[in-house]
Amino acid sequence: MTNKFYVTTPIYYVNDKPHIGSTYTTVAADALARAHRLRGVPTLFLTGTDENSQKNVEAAQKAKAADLQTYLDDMAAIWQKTWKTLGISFDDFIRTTEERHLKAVKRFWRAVEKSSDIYKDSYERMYCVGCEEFKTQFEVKDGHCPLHPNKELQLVKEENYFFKASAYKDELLKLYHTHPEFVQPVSRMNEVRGYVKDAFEDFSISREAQKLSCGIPVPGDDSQRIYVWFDALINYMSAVGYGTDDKLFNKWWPASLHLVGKDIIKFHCALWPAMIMSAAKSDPLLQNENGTPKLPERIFAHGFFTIDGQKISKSLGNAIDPLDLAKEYPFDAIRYFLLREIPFGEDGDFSKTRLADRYNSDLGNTLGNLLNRAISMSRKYFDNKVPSCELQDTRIGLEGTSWAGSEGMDTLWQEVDQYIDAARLDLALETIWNGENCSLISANKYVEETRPFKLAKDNLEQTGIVLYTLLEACRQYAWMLEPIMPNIAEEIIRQLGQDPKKERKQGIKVLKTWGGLKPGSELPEPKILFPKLV
RNA sequence: CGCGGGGUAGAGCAGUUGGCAGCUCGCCAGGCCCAUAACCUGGAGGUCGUCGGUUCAAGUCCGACCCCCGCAACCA
Repeated sequence: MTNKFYVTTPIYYVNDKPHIGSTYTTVAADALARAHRLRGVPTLFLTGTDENSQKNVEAAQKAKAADLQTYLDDMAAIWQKTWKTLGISFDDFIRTTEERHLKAVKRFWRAVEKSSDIYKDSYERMYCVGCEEFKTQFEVKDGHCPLHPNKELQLVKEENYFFKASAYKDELLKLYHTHPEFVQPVSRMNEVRGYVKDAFEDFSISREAQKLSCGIPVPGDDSQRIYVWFDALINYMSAVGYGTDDKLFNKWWPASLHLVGKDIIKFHCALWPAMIMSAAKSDPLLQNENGTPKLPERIFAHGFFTIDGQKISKSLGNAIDPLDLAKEYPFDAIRYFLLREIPFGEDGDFSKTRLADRYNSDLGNTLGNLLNRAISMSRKYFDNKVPSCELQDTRIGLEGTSWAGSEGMDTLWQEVDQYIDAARLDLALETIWNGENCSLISANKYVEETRPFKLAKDNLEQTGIVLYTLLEACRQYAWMLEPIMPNIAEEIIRQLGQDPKKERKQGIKVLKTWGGLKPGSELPEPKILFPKLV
C-alpha cells in the first residue's frame, strides 16, 4: 500500500481570478487530500500559479499594472487568499517565479541536456499564441490554427532548443500498456495513446529572449527563454525540493495523483513523463532503485461543465466567482454539489436550481432531518442523553428491518474507501445516500420500520437500541463525509455531544469502529443543519 | 475526414465485465406524526436517437447514419 499521498492541482494562470471551474479542480483535490489525511496517510496537497506565461504579460498590461512582478504578486495573493477563504487545505502553494522553482528547472534542464535530448535547430514554424504551441503543417488550416482561427499565426523563424520527445514514444506506449491506470478515465487514456502513436513529435522548448518579456532563461544561454509548458510541469517537483532539498524530494516524489482538466492531458500524460524519462537518465535522484524513471503514479482528468447549459464565458457574464457563491450557500454544500452532481471525469452542468435542489433534498431532508429526528427522540425519551445500548456485538438493530447492522456499516466504509481510491467521490456520495448497506435512505426506513416514537411507550430497551443505532450511524456518516464537507462533519459530531478534535485524534480505525458514541453522554439541543432554501 | 462529450420516464442523470430498464426531483394516492410541510409505502410515466449486424440474450458489442453540445473571444 501507499505510505504517502502527494496530490496536485494544475498551476493556474494568473490572468484572471479563480472561478467555479478552477474551484472544481481544487475542491476535488482538497477532498482527496482530506480523505487521505483522515486515514492517517502522510499527505501533501499542492496547488499554485503559473507565472511565466505570455498570457500573464498581456493581462498585466490590460490591468495597467505598475509592472509585471507587482501584477503577478497581487494575483498570486488573490488565488491564495481565495483558497484560504474557502477552507481549501493546501499544504503548499508554488509560484513558478519562486527561487526554488528556478533552481528545479535549472537542474532539470541540465539533466535533460546531459541525456543528449536537447538540440538546437533552426525552424520556420507556425506558432499559435492561443495554444502557446507550434502547429504542424497538418494542423494548420487555411493559414490559421483551427482552435484559434481569428488569431494570426505567427511565422517564427528562429533558433530554438528542442526536446527530443519522439525518442520516448515507445517507452510511453509501453508505460500506457503496463500501467493502464496511469491515465484516467479510460477514455482519456485512449485519447493520449492515440496522440502519442500518431502525433507525438519533438517539442520546441525555448524561444528567443528578445521576443519575450517573461520566462525562465535557458541555463547557459541568456538569449533563450524556456517555453512555458516545459517549466510549468516541473512545478510538481520543485515544490517538493527538486534542486533544493534531496531528502524532501525523496520523501514525496513521485506524485500519487495529478488532477488535471481534460484540456491539458497531452502535456501531463505524454510530454511530462517523456521529460522525466529523459532527465532520469542523467539524474539518479529521478531513478527508482532499479534505474527506471520515477514517474507520477496517476493522472486523473476531469471534465468541464457548463452553467445552465451554457459554456462558461465572461462575455456572457455567467462566470461564477466562488467567493460570491459562498455567500449564497454554505461552501460545504457547494462542495457536496460539485462532487456529487457530476460523474468525476465526465462533463456536467452547473445550475443554482440543481444546487438548491440537492441542498434541500439530499442534505436537508435526508441527512439533516435524520440527525435531527434521531437527536430529538433520544432527548425526549432518554433525558437528553445518548441512550445506553447493551448489545456490544454486531447484531445491533432489530430483526427484519432495512438496517444492515454494524457489519453493514463496515461494508459501507469499504465501498466508500474503494471509490475514494478510484477518485470517484461522486460514487462514494451516492453510495452513502442510496447504497445497499446502511445508507442514509435505509436509516430513514429503519425509523419507519421500528417506530421508536411508538416503541418508547412499551419497550424502552429496544427503543434505546434503535436510537443508539441511529446516533452512532450519524457519527460514522459524519466521518465518512468529512473529506467532502469538513465543517458539516464537525457540526454533526458536536450535535452528537462529542468533541470533533478529540475524536479525530483517535484515528480512523477507532472512528470506524461501531460504538464510538458513549452511552449516557449529553445531547445538546439540535440545531437545523441545513435550513431550507427558498 | 480538426479534437472531444452526448442523445435512456415531464426535468436532470446512473447504468462497470451483454442476463427482468434504475436513481434524484416533480406529479398522483396512501401511511406516519419523532423530525427541517420533513420521513415511509404504492402508482402513473420509456419502442434506451435511427437503421442494420453479432448473439439463446444488446441501453450495453460491431457497422452506417441523424441530431445536440463543448474547444475556435475570456475560460478548468
